[in-house]
Amino acid sequence: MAQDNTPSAVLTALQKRVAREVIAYVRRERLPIGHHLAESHLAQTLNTSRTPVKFVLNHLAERGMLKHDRNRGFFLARAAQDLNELVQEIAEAEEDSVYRRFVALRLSRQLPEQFTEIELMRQFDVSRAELRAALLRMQQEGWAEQRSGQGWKMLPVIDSIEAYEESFAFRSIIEPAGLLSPTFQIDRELLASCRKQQAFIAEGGYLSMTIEELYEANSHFHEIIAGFSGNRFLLQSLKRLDRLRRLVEYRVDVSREHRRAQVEQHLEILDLIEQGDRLAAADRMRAHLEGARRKKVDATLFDKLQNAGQD
Amino acid sequence: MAQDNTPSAVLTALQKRVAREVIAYVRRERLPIGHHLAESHLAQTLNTSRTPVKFVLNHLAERGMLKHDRNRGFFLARAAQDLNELVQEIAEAEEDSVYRRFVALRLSRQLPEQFTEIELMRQFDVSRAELRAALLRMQQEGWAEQRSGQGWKMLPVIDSIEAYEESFAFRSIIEPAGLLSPTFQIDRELLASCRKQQAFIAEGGYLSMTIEELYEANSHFHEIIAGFSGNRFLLQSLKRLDRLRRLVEYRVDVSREHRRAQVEQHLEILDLIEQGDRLAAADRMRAHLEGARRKKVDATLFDKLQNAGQD
DNA sequence: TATTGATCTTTAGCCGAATAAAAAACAATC
DNA sequence: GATTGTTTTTTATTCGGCTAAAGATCAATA
Repeated sequence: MAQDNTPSAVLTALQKRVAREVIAYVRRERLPIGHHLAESHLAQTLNTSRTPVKFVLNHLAERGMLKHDRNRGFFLARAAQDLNELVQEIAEAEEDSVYRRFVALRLSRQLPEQFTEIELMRQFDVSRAELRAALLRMQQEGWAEQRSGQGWKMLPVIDSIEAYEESFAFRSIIEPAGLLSPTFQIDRELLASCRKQQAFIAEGGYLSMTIEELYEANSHFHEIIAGFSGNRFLLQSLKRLDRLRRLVEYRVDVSREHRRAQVEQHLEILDLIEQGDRLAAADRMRAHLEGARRKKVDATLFDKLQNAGQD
Repeated sequence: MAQDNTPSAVLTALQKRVAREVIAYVRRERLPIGHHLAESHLAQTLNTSRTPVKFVLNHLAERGMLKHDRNRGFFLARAAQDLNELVQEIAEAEEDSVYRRFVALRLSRQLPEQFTEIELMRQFDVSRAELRAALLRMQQEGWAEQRSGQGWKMLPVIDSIEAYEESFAFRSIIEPAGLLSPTFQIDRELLASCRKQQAFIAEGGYLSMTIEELYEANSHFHEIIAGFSGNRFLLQSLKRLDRLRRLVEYRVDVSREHRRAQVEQHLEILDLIEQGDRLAAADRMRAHLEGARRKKVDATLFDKLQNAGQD
C-alpha cells in the first residue's frame, strides 16, 4: 500500500497526533482547495517543531490530500468534505496499538483482574517498553493500577454500567456547579468558536462527521464551559472523565438524530450563558446530562460490548 | 549508623511503605508492649507478601522497636507512644529522594517552567530511571506534564495561592454533594474506626502526633465520607487533590490548637451522619471547608515557602 | 494448626549502548 | 522578509542483559 522507498507508512505517536490535528484543522475551518498549509505556522499552533510537521505533510501528500510544490510548500489538494476515508485511515493506524488491544479485551471481559507484566508480554508478544507505555497510560486514566510489589490490577471503571452511571452523576454535580462558580468568567473568543462548531453540527455536520469527531466536539463543548468556571481542578476532573468515557462511547451506537437533539441543547445552553443567565444555564446543563445518561444507559449496553469483543 | 553485616540501612520503596504502615498500624491501634506482630497477617492487610514484611520487621527490631524470638516471631518492645523518633527517621529516609528535591525546588520557585530530562539528570546527578520515576509521579499528581515532542513542563498547581483556593472551592462543591448523593451509603465499621481515630486526636492525640500523621488522619476522614457517596469518581477526585495538597500542607505551620478545633468539627459531622441528618452534615461540611480555606490562606504563605527553600 | 524459617522461582527495576526522532540552526528560494 | 530545504545537534526511546527483590513453596516449630 505505502511506498517502500519512504518509511512513511509507520507514524510515531507524535506524528499521528499531528496528522490527526492537521486534518481536524482543515475540516474544522473548512479550508478551500489550494489553501497553503505553512509548516512553521502549523508547528507553532501544534506546539512542536517543523520536523514532525514536515514528515506528516509529506505523508498526507502521498495520500493525495495535499500537493507539494518544491520551494513553495504544501497546498490542499482535496476539499475538506471528502476526507472521510483519510480520517478513518489515520484513526485505524492506531487501532492495533497495545493500548487498543487492552481496551478491547477489557470491554469484552477477557482480561484477568490481575496479571504480571511478563505474563502479558507473552500473551501480546510485545516488548517490555511497549507494554509499559500502554499500562502507564491506563494507570493515568485510572483503570489500571500497579500493585505494591509486582503485578497489575484492573479497576472496574470503564466496563461496568455502575461506573458509567456514576460518571454522569459526578458530572451532574460539577458541571452545573462550575457554571455557578463565583470565579466564572467567559472567554468570548472561545465561546464564539465553540458556538460555530456546534452550529455546524446542527446544520448538517451530524450527518457527515465521524463518530470520533462528534465525540470530540461534544467533549470540547463541555470542557470549554468547565474552563469558564475558573477552577482548574474542576476542568481537570472533567477532562479525565472524558478521556475515560471515550473508550466506551466510541463503541456505542447513538443515532445521528439523537446527536442532533443533543447539539440543540448545547446551543440553548450557549445562548443562556451569553445572555448571562447562568442560573438557567446550570439548570439546563443538569437536565442535559441527566438526559444523556438516561438515553444511553440500557442494561444491554455492556453485554453488547462483551459479545462484540468475542469474535 | 547501621550495621554493615546487614543491608538493612537502605530500604526500597515498597519496604519504606511497609515500614510506615506497620508503625502507623501500631500507633493507630495503640498496641501494648509484647503484642505479637504476625508476618502473614501483616502481609495480608498490606496487600503484599511476607518477604518485604519480614525484612522490615528485622529492620525495626534492629532499631529497638521490636523483639525477635526465634521460631515465635516479632513482638512489640516499646510502647506506641514513644515511637516518635522512629517515625521521624523513616520519614526522613525518603527525604532525599528525587521527588522530594523536585517539590522543594518547585515550592521555592527555583525550577524552570520547562526543561528536558537530560538537563535535570545533570543538575540532580541521577540516572534516567530515577528521574523518570519522579517525573511520572509528578505527572500523575497533575503538576508536571510531558510535552508532546520532548521536554517537560511544570503546571502551576501546587505553588500558587490561586490553585490552593481553587482546590478548596472544588472540595466545597463535591464533598457536600457527595453527602447528598442518592447512592449515599454508610459503612458502619469504617465510620466507627474513623470516629475512634478522630476522638483520639481530640483527646490529646493532636499534641503527640506528627504533622504527617495529623494530615493523614484528616485526609482519611474526608475520604471515608466521600467513599460513602458511592461515587468512585468523586472519591478519586478527592484523593487526587489530597495527594497534591499534602506537598504544601506539610510545610505549613498550623497551630495544634487549630487542629483540635478542626477535629471537633469532624466529630460533629460524624454525629450528624450517624443520626441520618445528611442535609445538616452537608451544610457543616461546607462550612468546615470554607473555614479551613480562610484560616490557612494568607497572602504570605507562599512567600514563606519560597524563602524556606532558598537557604 | 497456625506461624515461622529456609529455599526456590519468578518478576520487575536498573543500566548503558544503539538507534530513532525531534529541535535548532543555517542556507536557499520565492 | 517570510517560508522552505538541508544539515547539525540534542533529546528520548528501545532493547537486552543483569541483579535485587517480591512471591510461592514446603519443612520445621511452638
